[in-house]
Amino acid sequence: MLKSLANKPEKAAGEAEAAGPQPPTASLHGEVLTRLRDYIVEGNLADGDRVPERELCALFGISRTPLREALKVLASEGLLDLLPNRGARVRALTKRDLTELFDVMGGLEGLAGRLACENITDEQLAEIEGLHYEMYACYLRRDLHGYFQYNQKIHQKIVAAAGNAILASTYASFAGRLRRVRYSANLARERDRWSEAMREHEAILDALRRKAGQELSDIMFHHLRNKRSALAGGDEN
Amino acid sequence: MLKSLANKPEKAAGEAEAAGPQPPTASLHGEVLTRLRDYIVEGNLADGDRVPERELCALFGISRTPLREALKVLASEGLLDLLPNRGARVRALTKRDLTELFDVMGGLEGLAGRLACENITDEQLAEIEGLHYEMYACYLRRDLHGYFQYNQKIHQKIVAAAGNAILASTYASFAGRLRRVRYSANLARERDRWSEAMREHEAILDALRRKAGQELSDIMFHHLRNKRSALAGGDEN
DNA sequence: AAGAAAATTATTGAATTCATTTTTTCCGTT
DNA sequence: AACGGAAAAAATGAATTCAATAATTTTCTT
Repeated sequence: MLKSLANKPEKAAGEAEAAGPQPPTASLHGEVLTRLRDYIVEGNLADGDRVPERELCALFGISRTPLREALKVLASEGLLDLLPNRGARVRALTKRDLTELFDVMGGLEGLAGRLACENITDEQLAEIEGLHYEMYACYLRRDLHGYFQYNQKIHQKIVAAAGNAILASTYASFAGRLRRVRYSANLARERDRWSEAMREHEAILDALRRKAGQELSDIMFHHLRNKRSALAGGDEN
Repeated sequence: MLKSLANKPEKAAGEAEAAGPQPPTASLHGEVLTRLRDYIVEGNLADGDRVPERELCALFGISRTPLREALKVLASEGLLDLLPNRGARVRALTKRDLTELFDVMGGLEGLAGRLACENITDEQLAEIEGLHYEMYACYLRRDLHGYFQYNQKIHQKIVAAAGNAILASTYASFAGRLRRVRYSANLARERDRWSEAMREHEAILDALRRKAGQELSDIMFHHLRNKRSALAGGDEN
């Protein structure tokens, strides 16, 4: 295991980079955190796996101190469990977690829709319309993968159009947590309500055009709630 | 500065507690984090103050390593800024931060109201009714402080009644961030719309009784939005 | 040979150490 | 006296070290 993501495989400290004039910033500040989060979100570790400190230190070319700082942060984000004296483990989302997460995402996206109606520019709206039609094209040709891509982009753009940075970062954090599960078989169940979801997206675009914030807020929540329901029939956890 | 919160002023390591059979857990795990967060949230440091690592280490009786881990977590929560090579500072909420936070709180409380209508028990509803009338009594006798207390409790109880742990912890995190500002002069402006707020709370309780989730969601958002507007007239930041 | 106990090894949590960077102090110049 | 810059002091960031705890292996007993 441990996919090769390393840039400096070993002996990071003590030897200067022979390479050219790198920007003097590039500090490991959020760097380690981001790399480790990506590493976990991208699914390099399985649910429940213990996080191998020493291996990751070697992989990232750092000592345990900054790595453990990142572990604490990721635990506070809900990505890891911290077991006293027995290290960090990748937190497996229970069915309940999933349910709760989808509702919270629904609340956040509902808020995003409402605020987007207040703040969206014509350009942003046009961009979302474009994505919507691309997505519709995917739907027509039964391209589920493409559909998901555009779908996600549309949701992201609506959040962006809300113009609320705190909302955006909160949304991104939860989306990351869901991403570990997003591409699993569970999500393929969305296919069963594909046409329904497509109709919901028509309603979303319509409400957004009319700047009907309250209505859009409601549609967004129910859109997520329906997605949640499609999953709730699942069997695991 | 540095209020005396210490339990073990010094030499924490290396000497066993003479006291009785403490649970073998009690590890400093979330302990340092919680203590530091409380310390900051309670306003022991002013906006923009640098966080005095060494002093807090002495105060908490720990070394820099666990303290810095906590600093990273609190920075990721938005309570601190981490400046490369020049330490952590208490993040001052800009007016924009405040605006955004209130909207996000509005979204979360709207969600909480909606879910509460789905999940609230009769006991929980009765408890909220009780708090509501206590709050109303404070309003009648112009007890602003008491009013705030009950107000906060009601909002917390609605969030709790939603029965979504992830929502609850997210809400708590943002509430903590607002708490630093909550008791400031800014909030006294609420007095100007006291009767309006009181009416809104009547509507909240009414919708909750009728389990009108969609309606309550909307009321909650606007309730927060109105509170936000009462602040928006402010002058600083 | 199976299971229990002991010893060994590895891992974890936290203190300490060390190089680097920033901040402050001190001193000389104008 | 004000300014600029060198030297000293303090802080930060990260590696290393160390005690504790947990996991593993080995040895002993039956």
